[in-house]
Amino acid sequence: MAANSQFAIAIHVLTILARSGGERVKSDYIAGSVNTNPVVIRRLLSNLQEANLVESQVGAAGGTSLAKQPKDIRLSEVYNALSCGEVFALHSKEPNKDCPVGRNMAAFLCGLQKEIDKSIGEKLNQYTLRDVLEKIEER
Amino acid sequence: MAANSQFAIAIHVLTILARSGGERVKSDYIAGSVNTNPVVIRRLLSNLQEANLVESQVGAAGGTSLAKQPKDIRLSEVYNALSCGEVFALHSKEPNKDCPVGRNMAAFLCGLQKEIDKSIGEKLNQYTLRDVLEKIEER
DNA sequence: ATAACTGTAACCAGAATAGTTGCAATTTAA
DNA sequence: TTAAATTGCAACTATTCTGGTTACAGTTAT
Repeated sequence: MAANSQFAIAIHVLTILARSGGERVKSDYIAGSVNTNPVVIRRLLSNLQEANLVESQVGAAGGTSLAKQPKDIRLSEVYNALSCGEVFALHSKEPNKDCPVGRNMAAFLCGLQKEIDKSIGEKLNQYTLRDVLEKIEER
Repeated sequence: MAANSQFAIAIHVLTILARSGGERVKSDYIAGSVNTNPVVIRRLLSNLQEANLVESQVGAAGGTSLAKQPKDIRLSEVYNALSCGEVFALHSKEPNKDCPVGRNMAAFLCGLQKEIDKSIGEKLNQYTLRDVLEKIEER
């Protein structure tokens, strides 16, 4: 694997929940549409739950439903609820501190990373789950 | 490892080249500052060369130097020269085509991915290697 | 000629992510 | 009150990615 598909799956899952008409949906069913294992879905759902985007109920007749209206779920919230990695990684080994360039590189890159992350957040903040639903329907 | 640090290392490498005063720099020296193996550096340099950002010369007294002035090297060029991954990955397995959501998900996500990539490109386009040099010096 | 480099291919090692299995805890319903 | 259906979670496996390393061919300066 490698390459984080959490966000992609999360959008997929939330879209399914949004279309259930408020009915609780089982992880098994979701896994069928996403084409993965139910446990993978439940793991993800557990993150979305912490972020108060969905609500689950255990036991027979259990399942998960949205905790808010699609129009009130911003994609930036989804992104932040998950541990999606940064756009680029910093050096894996620390640069050489004896070199003036190496010494100051990390600080600069870290700042740049934050700026980019902010751009992404702003972009994702422009869309809600309702927008996703509309785009999916119109095909 | 995992998590692509190519971009971070590239900026580091280019900064070193920019400070060499036009002199060719050896991969061995660069590797010393970045704190990695010379081959890793040469691999990266090879990508930057394809993008016409640097020029290398083989043989004794060989090495690499910038192909343009720092003010003419935009960080977006650097980013594009490398195969940095996308911000988020699409599903690793294809979604279930029998489900209306699964069927349309990939197209939507792909579009969103492109939009985000564009934001990143625009952000990185605002900076040149000269800006990096200035930020590094002022510490 | 020889030594110093780059360019590259091939392989190894470590880490991250998704996929799986198994089971405890909870809830519904017969 | 027992059985069946579900979530929650821990632990393990499999796959894949990326960087590190080795080895060596080709090139150039001295």
